[in-house]
Amino acid sequence: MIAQVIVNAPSAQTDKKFDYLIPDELSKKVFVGTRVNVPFGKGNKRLEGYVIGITETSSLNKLKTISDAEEIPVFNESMIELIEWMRENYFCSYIDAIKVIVPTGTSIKSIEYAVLKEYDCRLTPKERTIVGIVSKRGGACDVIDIISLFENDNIKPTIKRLYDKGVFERQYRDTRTVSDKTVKIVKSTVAPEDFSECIDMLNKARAVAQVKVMEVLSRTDIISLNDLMTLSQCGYNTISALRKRGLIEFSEKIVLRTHKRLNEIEKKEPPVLTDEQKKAVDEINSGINQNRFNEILLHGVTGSGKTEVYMNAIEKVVNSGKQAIMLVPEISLTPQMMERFIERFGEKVAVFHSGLSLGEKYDEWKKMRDKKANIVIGARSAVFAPFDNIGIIIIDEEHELSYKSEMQPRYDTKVAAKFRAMQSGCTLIYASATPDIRTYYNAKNNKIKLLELNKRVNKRPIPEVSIVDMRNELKNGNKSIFSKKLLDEIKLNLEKKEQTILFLNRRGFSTFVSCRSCGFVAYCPNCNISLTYHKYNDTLRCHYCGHTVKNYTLCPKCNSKYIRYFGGGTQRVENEIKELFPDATTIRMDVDTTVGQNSHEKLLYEFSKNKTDILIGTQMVAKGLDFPDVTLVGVVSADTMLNIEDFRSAERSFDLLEQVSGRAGRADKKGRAVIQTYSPEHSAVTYASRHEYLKFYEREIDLRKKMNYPPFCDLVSVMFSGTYEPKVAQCARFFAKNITEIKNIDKSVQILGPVPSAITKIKNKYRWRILIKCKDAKLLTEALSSAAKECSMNNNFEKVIIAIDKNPNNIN
DNA sequence: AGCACGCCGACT
DNA sequence: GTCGGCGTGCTC
Repeated sequence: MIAQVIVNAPSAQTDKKFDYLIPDELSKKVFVGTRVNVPFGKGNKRLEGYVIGITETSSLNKLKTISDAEEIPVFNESMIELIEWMRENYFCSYIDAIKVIVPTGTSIKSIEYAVLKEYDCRLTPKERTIVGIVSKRGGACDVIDIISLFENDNIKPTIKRLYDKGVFERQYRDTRTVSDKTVKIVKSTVAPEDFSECIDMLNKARAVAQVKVMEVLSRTDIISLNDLMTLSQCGYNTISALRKRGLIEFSEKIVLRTHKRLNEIEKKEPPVLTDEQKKAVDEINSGINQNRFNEILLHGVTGSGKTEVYMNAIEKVVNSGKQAIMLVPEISLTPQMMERFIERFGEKVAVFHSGLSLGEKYDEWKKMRDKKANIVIGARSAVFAPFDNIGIIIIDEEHELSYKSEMQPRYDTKVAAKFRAMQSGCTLIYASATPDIRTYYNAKNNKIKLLELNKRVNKRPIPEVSIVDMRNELKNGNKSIFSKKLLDEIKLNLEKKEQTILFLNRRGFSTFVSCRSCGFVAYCPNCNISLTYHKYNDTLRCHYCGHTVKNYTLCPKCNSKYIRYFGGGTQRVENEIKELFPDATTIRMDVDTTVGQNSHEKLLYEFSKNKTDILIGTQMVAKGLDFPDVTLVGVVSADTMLNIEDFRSAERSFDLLEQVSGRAGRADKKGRAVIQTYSPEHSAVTYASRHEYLKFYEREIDLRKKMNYPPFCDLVSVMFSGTYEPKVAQCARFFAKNITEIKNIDKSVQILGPVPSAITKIKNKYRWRILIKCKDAKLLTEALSSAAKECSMNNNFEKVIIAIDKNPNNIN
């Protein structure tokens, strides 16, 4: 028998099915979905592969043989359809598609070993050293280890020669370690007071990347290697260079695999449903009973008890022997949220989110595959749960942008969920207090069944929102970032000992720094974007690539000392609050303060436990937790989000304002929200202040129709990026020309661009973009993928990266 | 991506 | 004369 294998070699040219013979001894192990080990290429390097088909014959006559296979397949046959669909629709490779549905860190890797043999030939000095190393290690050595001992010296050819001479024998040893139980931890050895000196030293050594790492480390005492790499945007090499300098040290930390959660959590009796909830549950259940694909939008105001409705539906599904997928945005997947499900369903619940270690993820995944769990609650990737009998998929907070993946494959969780729901013929529920305009439009047009929950359970009062026109503040001589109204309210709350949340959509201290004398603005050298001032360590930082420089005391252009800081970020708000209310306790929550694992939760826990007076933060504070003692929410500036040039900025602003103000006043205390803005007449602001989703929707859908924006069309963004701008532009033009002239696309399709992207350069890569407006993006799939292929085949453009994104989150 | 083959310059 | 540079092209 012959297996069609996708090899794990990330390249456009290897993105196809390779035929391999299944040896007799593996015939009982190799199925569709089995992970295998295959010899590949001239050197027969052993690669990981995935079987996606079994056939009798092959068109080729000389086939290699599968070397090894895992015991249990990692996906079933129905997933093949999903993989093919993702590859086609999201323009990714087979392996990219496979990697999102198979848990990470579970691969079988073959390690190449050089094994010393008896030999009788002359050796060069270099060869002799290598032989020496191997014999010291007992006659067999991991080749990677040998190479790493030689640093910059390229010794691969020498090792190859030793194989050829028969001194070494090449062997492969499989490491089938399923996961790490430990996490590498990095600790700085530099004392806090020596940090700046150390950074100066590295700057002198021109070790820019290393400086970045040390800067991240200066903010935390301990951090995992992975987190450090992502935060500092550096590779392992940089970090290992610092280790060699003796500035940092590594250690291992054991990561707990089992959640402490279970057992400890008592099962609770489900609360009695309100009439409204009961009605929704009945409607959903009748859909479930039909055992066929049906879509429902559950539009429920904040606090209307949507979760209770989900749980009833899930219960119904599970009782009928089927499985349930519950999708939640990463940010609102809080311990409280998980506990509620575990309280109700016990061990049958698998949890899936990015905070888990690889091992934990694998364990949760295995629980699902082995049918020990029939419910999964998780972020984006949980949509690929290894279930084969799905009864319901629920997407909570369906308007959230994080459901769209920003990584290859750029899949949209909602679309993937629909694919799986159709495939398994089950119910799909979208739920939100502020549904995506597109979803609501579909519901209004009877493509999706609409269920409404209009009443808050326990009749909690809806917060009262006041809008402050900041232009008047300025007129009245108030130049502070806080209006009089907001300050009064904060003061009141401090007196009453009630908690306050201040929300601001921007981190850092000020958004850009410029010289008042010559107009110089500090820009990132790698990205075409202004640098943000971070006060606590007096640096200027790029929020796109992490580039950091010491703050200027003198203007680098004209030497004037009149440097000014424009715009406010979370740090500035914190600063001013501390000056205005020196006795108030504050916590700041943004990307800069939520470095290590769980720090996000820890901060929130601290806030609720210690009764901290004021929580200052970005988006993060808008979602998730409920704090009964928060009675005031202040939106410091609503304008940062209103003025983004994106057709969806009003929608996003509305969602955010609605959610932030919804944080105020739960339980028995009535909440207040204060929204500060320079555009108080903006529809998102006015409708959000009155909590009028429907009116906002009607206005917005009208606008979309007039402007021909989604949901009345599909948008496709094609982004071209590369280090040499003329080539990038040329490639973009070639692509545009190719799809308009060569591919016979519909006349109604509008091609906008190519133009340089709003941020023309990120991480030293120039960016050009084409935006395509069309009735149905599906019809363009073929033309787009072949145009992309033609660009990558053209060796003039080989270094230009093309990213095609259907209905992207950003059109800048 | 690797890794081969292949064709040119600087070394014992 | 050989070692080693990286340009091109293929991998079941």
